[in-house]
Amino acid sequence: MKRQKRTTIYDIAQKLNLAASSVSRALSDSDKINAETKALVLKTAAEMNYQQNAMASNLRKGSNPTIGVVVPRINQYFFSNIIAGLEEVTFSKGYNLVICQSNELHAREVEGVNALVNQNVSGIVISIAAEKGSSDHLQQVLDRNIQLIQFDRVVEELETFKVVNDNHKAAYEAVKHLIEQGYRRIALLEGPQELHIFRERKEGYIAALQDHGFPILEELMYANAWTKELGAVATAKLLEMVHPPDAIFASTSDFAALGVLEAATAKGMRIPEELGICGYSNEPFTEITSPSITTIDQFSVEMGKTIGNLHFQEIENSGMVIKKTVNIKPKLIIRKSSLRM
Amino acid sequence: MKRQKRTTIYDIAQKLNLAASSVSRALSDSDKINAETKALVLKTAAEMNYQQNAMASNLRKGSNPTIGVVVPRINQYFFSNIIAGLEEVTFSKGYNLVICQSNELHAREVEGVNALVNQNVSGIVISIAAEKGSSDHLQQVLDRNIQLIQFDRVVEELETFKVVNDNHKAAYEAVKHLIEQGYRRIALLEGPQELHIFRERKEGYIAALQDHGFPILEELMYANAWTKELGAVATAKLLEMVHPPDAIFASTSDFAALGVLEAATAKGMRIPEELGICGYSNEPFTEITSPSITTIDQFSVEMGKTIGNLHFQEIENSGMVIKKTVNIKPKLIIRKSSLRM
DNA sequence: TTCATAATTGCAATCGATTGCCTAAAATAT
DNA sequence: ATATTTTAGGCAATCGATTGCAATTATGAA
Repeated sequence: MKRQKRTTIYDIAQKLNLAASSVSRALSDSDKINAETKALVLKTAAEMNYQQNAMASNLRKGSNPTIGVVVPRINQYFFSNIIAGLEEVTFSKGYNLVICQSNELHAREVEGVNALVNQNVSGIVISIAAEKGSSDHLQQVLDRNIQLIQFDRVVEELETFKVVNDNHKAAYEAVKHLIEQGYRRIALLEGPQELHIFRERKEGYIAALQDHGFPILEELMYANAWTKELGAVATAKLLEMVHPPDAIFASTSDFAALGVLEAATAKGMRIPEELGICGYSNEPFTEITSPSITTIDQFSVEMGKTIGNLHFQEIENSGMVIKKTVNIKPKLIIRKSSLRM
Repeated sequence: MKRQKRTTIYDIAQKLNLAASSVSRALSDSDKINAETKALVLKTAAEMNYQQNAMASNLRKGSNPTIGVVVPRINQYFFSNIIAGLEEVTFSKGYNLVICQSNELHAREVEGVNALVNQNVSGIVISIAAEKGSSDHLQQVLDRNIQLIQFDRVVEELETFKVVNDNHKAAYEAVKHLIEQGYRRIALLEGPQELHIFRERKEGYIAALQDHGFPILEELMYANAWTKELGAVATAKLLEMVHPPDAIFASTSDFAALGVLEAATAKGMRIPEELGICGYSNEPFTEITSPSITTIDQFSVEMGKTIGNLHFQEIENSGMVIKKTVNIKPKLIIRKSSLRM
């Protein structure tokens, strides 16, 4: 089974007794070519089943209409939605998407970024791995003048576009809501503080408590409860306290909130009467637990689209746009797990 | 802000007073080069911050270490898991993944496939859109001798690798299980019969009923209940019958099963006592509904890995492997929604 | 009819890496 | 010391499309 040769512009040129350059012009719809010739070339190309060799074209043009994406995990709801939204935009512009997952490992992130640089992609979109390391690989992207857009988890020092959620505000709103529902001892499940998103959420939590005249209690802040299992463990511990919390804000994820829900239910607690719960991310399942879980929607698909639009704006204005941080306002989705009034 | 030039092998060659070919040989670890020279080149390349231009290399070599993926929706649990599994394999082989989503539209599928062909990818992995059309675009992939692997939703006539779930068996097992649990009137929510996966599931359902001496009743088969909403509507209709079903197998998806669950619960029915429910896909949420939903796990991540391995096997054996269909055995996950004994 | 101008088309270099072929030098054998 | 084989490295063509410049033809104005 031998690979049959692809039709090239030379094949077409030969057949029509033209120069390859004319064929190229016809195919790229240049105005330096006669309309009839153009039509003829187009017709012949179709007949000969011509498909452009993108690699040759990109090499010559020195550009590659492709955007590279590096995310911790492709199959996480939030990230796959970002990608879906981004793809929507890139597709409409005739761009391709190349995807890498870092699996939260810094080394893999570096490898992925380098592979993208090798391909001379027109832009790289990244949400950094939880395992942090040097940012040299990203600095190199900038040095090469490849458009870099960070989202969600970003390296703040790097001067790039950043598309993030207003984590502080979201957390603030969530806690405010819990307070308004009459909860008085609100615990926080916090994520790894190396990631600024978790720091911001914690700050929002603290700010909301302060603004409403509540004390900030270390004992109510539980570190690193990221998964469902850890959420359950945290809940068990918290509920054993002498003065247990009457609400838990799982700022890490909805999975943690689910762990809270399960652990508390297992202990026979009534939700939301005895314990209020709020998660983060608006995972699809939060709607269908019983009770349904109050959470924060991050508009992930829209975020993906925003990222795409930023990229093309930047290209079209050849880098004259001011690198700014786009703060997407998340929305508190109030459901039964925190609604007792 | 001008794009600074990348270092090329010519720059390195010049600096070291070598020929570009020698630099190339050194970088590609050829054995036609002296060990010392090789080391020197490598060192200099690193110093000069050299990154290979993948487009030039691919053009010359006539190959592109990239696999293209076309799926209906990137952000569907099943597909994002397939991609995650596939990425695992391709990454380890130094291959890239280019991703397109068809949004279930045939036209977009065609566009995506063509874009991949243009890029001369080494393989295309596809699950076809629900909106069916001609398979010319896929035939063309084969004509160009690009490796094509279909999965889940496949065009059966095309002779390619196919990685599918044994839908027949899965449906059979599910219905058998329902029968063993004492359900006597088992309804089926079926998907669009143009897609063979849904035909197979229906056949499995029928076979199981027949094998256990149950009648096949048209009235218990409800067409096109694919989403949660349609699942709810179907349930409402089915439960209004004079002889309503005592179990519903939502062969379309877990979302439909969820619709069933919600509609039945709203009607005050007790599950699983009065109505048994079984879904399809093992979406994460099925575990946490109340009651949890019996469903079928498709081992999506493993499927992705299988696809990747098939691709590389094929390449390594230069197409001498027999194009076969790999049937992944799905697993029935029995949960509370169907367990009444 | 003639010259200027515009419209087409061709020529050839180019993008950066790879590779077959060739030569010079070094290593080994006779 | 001479012949033979290895080894290392250079030369130049090549992958396929694009593009600046030159050449040719067509068009129009004078």
